[in-house]
Amino acid sequence: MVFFLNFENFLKVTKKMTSTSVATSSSRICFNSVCNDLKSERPRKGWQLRTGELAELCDRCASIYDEGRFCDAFHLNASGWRTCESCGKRVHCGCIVSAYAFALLDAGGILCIACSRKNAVLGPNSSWPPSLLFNSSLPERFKDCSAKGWSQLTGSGPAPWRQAPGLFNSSTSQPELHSRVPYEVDLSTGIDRLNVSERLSIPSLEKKKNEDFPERLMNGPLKPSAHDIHENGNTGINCEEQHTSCLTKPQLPSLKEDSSNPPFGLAVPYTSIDEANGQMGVSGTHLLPNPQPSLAKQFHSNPHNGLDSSGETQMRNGRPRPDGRGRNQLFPRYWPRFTDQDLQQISADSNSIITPLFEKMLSASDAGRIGRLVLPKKCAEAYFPPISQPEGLPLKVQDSKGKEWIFQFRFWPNNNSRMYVLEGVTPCIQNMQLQAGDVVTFSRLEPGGKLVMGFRKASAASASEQENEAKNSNGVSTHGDAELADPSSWSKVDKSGYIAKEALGTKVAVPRKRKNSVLGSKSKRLRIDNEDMIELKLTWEEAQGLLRPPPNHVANVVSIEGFEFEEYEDAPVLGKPTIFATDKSGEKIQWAQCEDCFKWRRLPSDVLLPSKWTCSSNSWDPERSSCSATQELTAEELENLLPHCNLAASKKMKAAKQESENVDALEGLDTLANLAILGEGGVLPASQATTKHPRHRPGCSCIVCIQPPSGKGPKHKQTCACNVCQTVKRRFRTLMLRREKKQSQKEADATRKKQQPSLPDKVVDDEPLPCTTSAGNSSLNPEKVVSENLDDDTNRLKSSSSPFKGQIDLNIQPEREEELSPGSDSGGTMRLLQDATDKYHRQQSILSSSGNSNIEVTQTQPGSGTELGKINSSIDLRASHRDADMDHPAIFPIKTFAPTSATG
DNA sequence: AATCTGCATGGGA
DNA sequence: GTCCCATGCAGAT
Repeated sequence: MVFFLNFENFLKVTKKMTSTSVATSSSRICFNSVCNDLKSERPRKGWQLRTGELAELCDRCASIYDEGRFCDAFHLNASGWRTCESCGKRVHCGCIVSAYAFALLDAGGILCIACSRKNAVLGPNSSWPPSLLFNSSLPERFKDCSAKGWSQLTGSGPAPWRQAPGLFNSSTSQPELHSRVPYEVDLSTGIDRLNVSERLSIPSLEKKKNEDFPERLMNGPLKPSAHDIHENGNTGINCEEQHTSCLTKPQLPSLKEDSSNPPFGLAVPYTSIDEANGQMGVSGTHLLPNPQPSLAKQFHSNPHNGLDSSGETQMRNGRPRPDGRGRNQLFPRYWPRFTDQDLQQISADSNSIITPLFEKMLSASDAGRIGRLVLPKKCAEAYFPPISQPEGLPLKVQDSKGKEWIFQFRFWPNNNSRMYVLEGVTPCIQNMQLQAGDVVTFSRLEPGGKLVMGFRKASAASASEQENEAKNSNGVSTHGDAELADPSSWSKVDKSGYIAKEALGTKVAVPRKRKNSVLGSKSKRLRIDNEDMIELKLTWEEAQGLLRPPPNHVANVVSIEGFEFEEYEDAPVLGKPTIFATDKSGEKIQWAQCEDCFKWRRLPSDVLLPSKWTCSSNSWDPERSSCSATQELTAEELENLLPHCNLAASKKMKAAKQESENVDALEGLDTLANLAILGEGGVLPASQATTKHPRHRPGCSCIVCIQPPSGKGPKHKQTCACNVCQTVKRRFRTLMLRREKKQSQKEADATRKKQQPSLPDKVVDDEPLPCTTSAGNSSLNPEKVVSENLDDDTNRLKSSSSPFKGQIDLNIQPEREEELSPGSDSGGTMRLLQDATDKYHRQQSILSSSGNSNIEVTQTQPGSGTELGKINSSIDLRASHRDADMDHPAIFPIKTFAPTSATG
C-alpha cells in the first residue's frame, strides 16, 4: 500500500529524526538507517529531514542516493514497492526517500515520477502524507518536481515543512501587519504557524483552536501529523498539507478521535493538539487539495483507487473536482473553472503544477473601495490557513504575473458563524483592473504551495462558463442577457474599447449573472431577472441608438435573444441618434434633432453627428443652420418618421441636457448611464453606484429610506404628508375616481374611446413614454408625480407627453412588472383591475382604521381604445423594494411605458 | 468629511 | 429553520 509507510522504516526514520537533527550533524554515523558506516569528514547530503536539515550520508549511501537507487539498495525488502502503471517500473513508495519518486493515481496505482512528468498529469507525489515530504534534498531525478519550489517560492529555506514566513508573514512590505500577526503561516501547509511563544501566550487560543479544528478537520485541511512529535515536540508547527483528495476523508480524524487511531492506516502516529500543555504539540498534516490540475481530468474519473477514501464524497458529487479536499464541500459556484489558459497564465513555469482551488465572482462589495473580499466560508476554511482570531493573519498571494500581494485573511463573527474576508485587496483588484462581475481565482502553485490569485474578466468568465454554448459567428454570445448586462462581455464593444465601461458601468457594474448559471443563483441582488432583461433590452436599444457605425463600415445586425443589435467590424462610434429615411426623390437622408431647439433637420445620410448637435452645426443646410429656422418636417411627418427607440434615446438625451447641472459633462452613453441611475427627483447620485442600491444619506426621503427594512418598524402615519404618502393618497383618489367613473359611465367611456381612435398615445398617468417625440415637454420635473392630476384624460395625455422625468415611479411594483407589462397579460387586465379594487378597499380600511400607511395600491388604467393603454402599475410600500427601487430608478418609467406616437 | 472597521441585517439557498 | 454572504451602517479613526 503506497500510502502506508512501512512502519518499520518509519520508525527508523523517526528514530533517526528524534535523535534529532543532531544525528545529521553531530553523529558520525551515516543517516541511512541500514547503514552504519561512518560519514566522511564532509558528509554528503541526502534527503531533507523534518528539521530542514539534510540527512548526512556516508559517501556510499550518498552516491547511491544521488543515483536514485537508494530504495533499490536499502529498501528492497521493505514493503511498499509498486509498479508504475505506465512503464511498469518498480517504484518504492514506502519511504521518505522515495516520497517524490512516484505519483498516486486517482484511479489507483502509481506512476513513476518520470511517467508522471511525461504525462503532465501529476506532479511529484503530493499525495504523500505531507509529514513525510522531505524533499529538499532529493535525488536529482526528483528534485525538479519537489523541493525546489518550496525554497524558491516560499523563501523559507529548503525545508517545506518548516515555517515559510515568506509566504504569510507580513514581510517588509507591510510592516504594520507585523504587530497584528502572531502567526507565521505557511499557506502551502494551510496552517497558521503561531510563533511558539506567542501561541503559548494566548491561553484561550488553544481552546479556540480546538473550536477551529473540528471544522477544519472536517474540511480536511488539517490533520494532526507526527513529525512534531518526532522532531520538535514543541512547536508542532510543521504542519503539512495533504496534497490529495485521496486522503481527505479518512484522514479527517475528529479531534475527538484519539490520535492513537490513525485513520487510514497510515503509519504515522497522530496526535491532536497538546491540550495539556497548550502547545501545538502536533503539527497537522494539512490536507491540501488535490494538486492535480484540470489537466489531470482523466484521473478524476475514478475516484476509487483504494486510497482515495474521499472517493465517497467524490462519487457522491458525481463530478470531478480539481481539488479533492474542499471542492466537495463547496458550492458549485465556487468550483474553479480554470481553463488551461488560466493555468498557464498563473504558472509560467511549465514545471509548476497549478491546483485550482476555488473562484469567486467579485461582488460590488468585493470590487469596491473598501478593499474587502468576502471569501466563501467553505473555501476559506478549506484552503486558507485556519485562523482562530478574528484578526486573522496576513496571507501572501501571488498574482498571475508573479507579483506578490499580502492580504489580511481574517473573519468576522457572524451569527455564530464566521465571515471570512480578505482585506486589503484593493490594490490587487485595481492592479488587475477587476470590477464587479469579474472572477478571481485562487489556486495553489506546486511545488511550494504558493497561493496564486488569478482572475478572469467577466467576458472571459462568461465565455468559459458558456463553453458549450453556441457562439455566433461574430463571437457574440447568444446569451444576450449577460452579455448585454456587462458590456465588458460584449466582445466587440469590449474589444474596441470605444465604449468605456464607465459609460455603462452604472448600470452594469454589478455582476449580472446568467440565468441557470451556477454562479448566478445565489443572490437575487445580483441576479438578472426578466424585468431587468427588459430594461436592458430597452437600454441597449437606446444604446444602439447612440452607436453609429464607424465611417465606411456597415453594421452587422446580430440577433441576440430576439433583440437585434448592431455590431461593427470596427469600433462603433458614439454619435447622435438620427433617423434615416428616404426622401421623395429616393435619396437617402437622415433626420437629426437639434439639441437646443429640438427641431429636426435634414442631413445627408452619411454624416456622423456628435452626440450633441445643434442647428448651428448644420452646414448641410445653411437655411436651417439656426434654431430660428422652421422645421421642415410637419408634426405628422415626424410622427410617422420617428421610430420608438431612437426617440427614446433622443428624448433621454434631451432630458439629460435639461438636467445639465447634473449631467452636463456627460455625453452619449454616459448620459444614458447616468440617467439610468438618476434618483428620485432626477438627482444624480454623487458617486457612481458601485452597488445596485446606492447608499443613502440620513434624511433621504426616497422610497427606500423612508421605509424600514422589509417594512418593519414604524410606518407612515395617516397624516403623513411626505411625498410618498401624498403620491399614494393621490393615486388612491385617482384610482377611486376612475373606478367610479368607469363603473358609472362605462358606456360613455366606450363612446369616448371610439371618439378618440386616433390617439394611440393616450396613456396612463404620468408615465413617461419612451418613444414619443422629444420635441416639447421633456423637462425633468421632480414634482411631476406630485403635481399631476390624472383625473382626466387630458391631464393624462399631457403628462404622458413627458418623455422622461428622471423620477422613480412610485407606482411601480417590480415583481408585478412582468405580469403587468404591456402585452404580457392583456387578458389579465380585468383581473388586475379587480385586484386593484380589492386592494383599494382593503387599504382604505387600513388607512382609516390604523393610520398605517403601508399602502399597497394598484392603479389600473384599462385600455382607452388601444391596448397601449393597458398600463398597470402598482406600489407596495409595505414591501419596500429597496433594491428594485433604487436599482433601476430611471428605468422603471421605461419599462412600463407603452410605446406611443408623438403627440406633438 | 472621508475613510476604516467591525458588526448587523436580511435575502436567498 | 439554518447557514451563507452581500452589503448596510454606525462608531472609530
